[in-house]
Amino acid sequence: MNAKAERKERSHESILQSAERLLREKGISGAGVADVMKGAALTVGGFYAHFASKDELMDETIHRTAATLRDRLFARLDEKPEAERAEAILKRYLSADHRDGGTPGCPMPAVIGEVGTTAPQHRGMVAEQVQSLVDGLAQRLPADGIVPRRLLAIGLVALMYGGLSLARAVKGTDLSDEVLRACRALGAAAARGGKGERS
Amino acid sequence: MNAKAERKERSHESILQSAERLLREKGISGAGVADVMKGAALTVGGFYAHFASKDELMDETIHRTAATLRDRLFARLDEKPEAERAEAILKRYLSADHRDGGTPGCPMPAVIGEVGTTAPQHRGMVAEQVQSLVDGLAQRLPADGIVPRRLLAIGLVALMYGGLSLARAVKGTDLSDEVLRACRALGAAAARGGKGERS
DNA sequence: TGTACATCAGTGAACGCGCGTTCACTGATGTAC
DNA sequence: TGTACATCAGTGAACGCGCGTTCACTGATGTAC
Repeated sequence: MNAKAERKERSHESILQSAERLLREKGISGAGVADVMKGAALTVGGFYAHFASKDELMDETIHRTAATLRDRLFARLDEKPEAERAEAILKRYLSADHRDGGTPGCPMPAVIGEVGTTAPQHRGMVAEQVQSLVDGLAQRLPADGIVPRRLLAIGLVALMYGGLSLARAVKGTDLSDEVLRACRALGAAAARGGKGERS
Repeated sequence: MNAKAERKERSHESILQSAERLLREKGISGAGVADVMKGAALTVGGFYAHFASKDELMDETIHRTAATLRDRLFARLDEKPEAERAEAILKRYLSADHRDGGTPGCPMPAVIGEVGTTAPQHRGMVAEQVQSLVDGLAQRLPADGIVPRRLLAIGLVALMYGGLSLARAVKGTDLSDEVLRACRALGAAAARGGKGERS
């Protein structure tokens, strides 16, 4: 039970990676089981040897992509002075590259709308991952801002999700780049609380 | 050609109202043609006497709900001093009532995710309505803030969409109310640019 | 004013399609002796 | 070491369901004379 199990594990990993990409690009309803399997170079029927249902796959995928995104966002952030961290996070998250799907990115912009409307079964996982991001962010922000650090963290997360969602929704128009810039500026201004210049 | 046309016009209006409610609550994919017609006390087949396709209905519905929302947001706003307007808008938009669907609300939180992923055919209408909200907001904000008023307007819009989307996604958890509060605080802090207190 | 015909909003069943899921089957890998 | 059997990941077709759309039909309203 070696080569066989290894092969299965590799398939499992391929399926998850394919699901991550599709989830980020097309959301929950857009990531069909057959498409996911095709992206893993497999066929539909084999799916249920790996997951009990599409919902289970989606929960696991949300979990993984959210965790990866946190790692990327927080990487080497402690090296920066506290006062600059909010701006650094905003810059990483609200980039044209992230909007365009260039880097392994955040699942939430493609997911929160559906979870609020047609896919409430993923609410628990989404809430958990958002909490985790908020907690990690709050503990890295300065405690002496005008807005309490936890509220600031939550607000920044909402701003990042909203900014990226909106930038993607109007992608291709001039407004799209402006949205990214505007959200970075607004978030930075709030974090800084008027203690600096820059537009 | 009187009673007949009037009756049709009333049906048309019923369909649109039903579509508005469903669109806000369930998004584009969640607002099925049969459901919309049922909500208007009609049956499926009659739909195509009023609209050429579901896409056409959705575009029209996005247009109408967005316009109504603008009117509500901007109502009596000119009576307030410029410096307080951003906070007033945030308070109106980021309310528990709006989150819970109590008032005729904004279609965007339920729509922008889908438009960025599976429903790009509505991108034009969404971009147009967002532009319109941004323009209306920008012209009501003070010109002398730290963040230029147009960027501030765009950022506030993204923050409102993100905040409401997120609050709905995690509805039922403690986080949901916190999200609303945090976004109001963050938006107000950015608009004010540190020229006041309050958390 | 009354009668025959035309129009067309609305009905309800049917169609085609995509999707999640199931299922009989295959064939490579692993185990028993 | 070799042979017979067991396991099970993966295949590909089929199933059931929901959805947007179509279509033959109905019946109330409107028009023509």
